[in-house]
Amino acid sequence: MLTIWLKMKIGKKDKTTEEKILAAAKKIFVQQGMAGARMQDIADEAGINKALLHYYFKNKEQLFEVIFMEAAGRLFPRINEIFLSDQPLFEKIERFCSEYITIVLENPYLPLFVLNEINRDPDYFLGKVWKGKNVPQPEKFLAQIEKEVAKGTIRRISPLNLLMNLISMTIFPFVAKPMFQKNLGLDEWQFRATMEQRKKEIPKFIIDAIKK
Amino acid sequence: MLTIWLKMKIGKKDKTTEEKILAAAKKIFVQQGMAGARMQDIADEAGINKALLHYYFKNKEQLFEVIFMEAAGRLFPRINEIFLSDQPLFEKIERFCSEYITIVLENPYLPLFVLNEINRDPDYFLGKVWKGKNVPQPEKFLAQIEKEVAKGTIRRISPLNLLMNLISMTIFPFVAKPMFQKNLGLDEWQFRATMEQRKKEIPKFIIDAIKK
DNA sequence: CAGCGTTTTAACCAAATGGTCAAAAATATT
DNA sequence: AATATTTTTGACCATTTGGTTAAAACGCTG
Repeated sequence: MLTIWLKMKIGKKDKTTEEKILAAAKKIFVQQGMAGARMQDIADEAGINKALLHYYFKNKEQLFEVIFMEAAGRLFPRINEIFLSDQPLFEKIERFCSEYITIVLENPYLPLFVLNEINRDPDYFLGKVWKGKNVPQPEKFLAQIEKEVAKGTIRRISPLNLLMNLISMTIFPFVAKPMFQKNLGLDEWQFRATMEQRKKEIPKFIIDAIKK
Repeated sequence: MLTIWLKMKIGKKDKTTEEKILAAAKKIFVQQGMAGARMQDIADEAGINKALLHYYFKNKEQLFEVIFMEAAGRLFPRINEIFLSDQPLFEKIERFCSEYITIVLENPYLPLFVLNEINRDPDYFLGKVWKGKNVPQPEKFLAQIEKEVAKGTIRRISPLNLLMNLISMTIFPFVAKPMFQKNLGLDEWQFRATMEQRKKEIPKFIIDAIKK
């Protein structure tokens, strides 16, 4: 018995019930949002009974919170990294674009999902995300930009605007993915390819804009 | 009686019931989304009975569609304009940023609302938006960029990427408004001021990036 | 003011939905 | 093999929710 269990675990042949639930919940919640998601649909997607769902997770809210935090936990710390790290400005920008796009390409619908739920109750959700330490500290990054401006290495630009530009260009195409795809006629593969390009194009664009 | 009615109409002292419903529905739908909105809440917000709501609008879906189309109708045609107009590239970019931000500042939550519902069923909603003519034709704009590149007036850049950058920087701050506000510590007034700035800053940024 | 169409309401209804429970099935322990 | 423990299920419940209905209130016209 032990051997079989180990074999499964190692080979990852089968998901445990809890894993099945989490995968199903993620799919349904991300697609439908908290309000639109139905516990029955999650149960169906996981191939189990609705009662079993409540056996593993007390209620919809608790299940949702697990999914939301997992999603938010992938997106927010990365943004904070660019605030905190010690690299030179241009390197930071390059690293952020490249790493962020890589992550989100694996789950293109996470940003819209997270932003949407945050919009419903900003204080509650952002409170959860940044609970305890780990609060965002943009000061360092903004100061770094000002310093470069003062040094004369880059053009005069409002640090806040530069930060917004960086984040906007990186994330928005995912938020508007269906719109861009439909209106610009991009299939799945072309969209991916475009975003791969942008890992380099965005930093180039920004640096061209601010470098003296 | 006639005089009084005219007075109300002219002075817009009182909203008609239908107007009250539409205003209430917009507020609730934009805040909660189609799935999260409750007909009872809309009725309450409008200060009327739920039955009266159904007297004016057959069902939730129909009411939602009116609100959605009104919202989408404000956002999408503007994007299409930059594709179709005949101005020089830089002017187009400046006009787009300025006009778009002006419009959205009046309804900061519309973009997230629209993008979110589109995400739920892209073909259905985008079909509605671009029904009949009025289909988006980015070709002209993209061709214009390529032409400028060929002429040598701007740097070599993928037209698609430039278009995405323009739209992203203009719209995303609204989509992520609560996040930016909370994480960057901007109050309502500061956010507005920042977006006002960006009407000029974004075009400047783009032109600096691509001008030779 | 009587009569007629329109607007508004309170009371209901049926379906959907989140959640529970006791029993069965599977698994682990002795 | 017998027993205890955990996992899974079908049936059920209470509440919420979109939607209906019949009657009342309103406003106008002859």
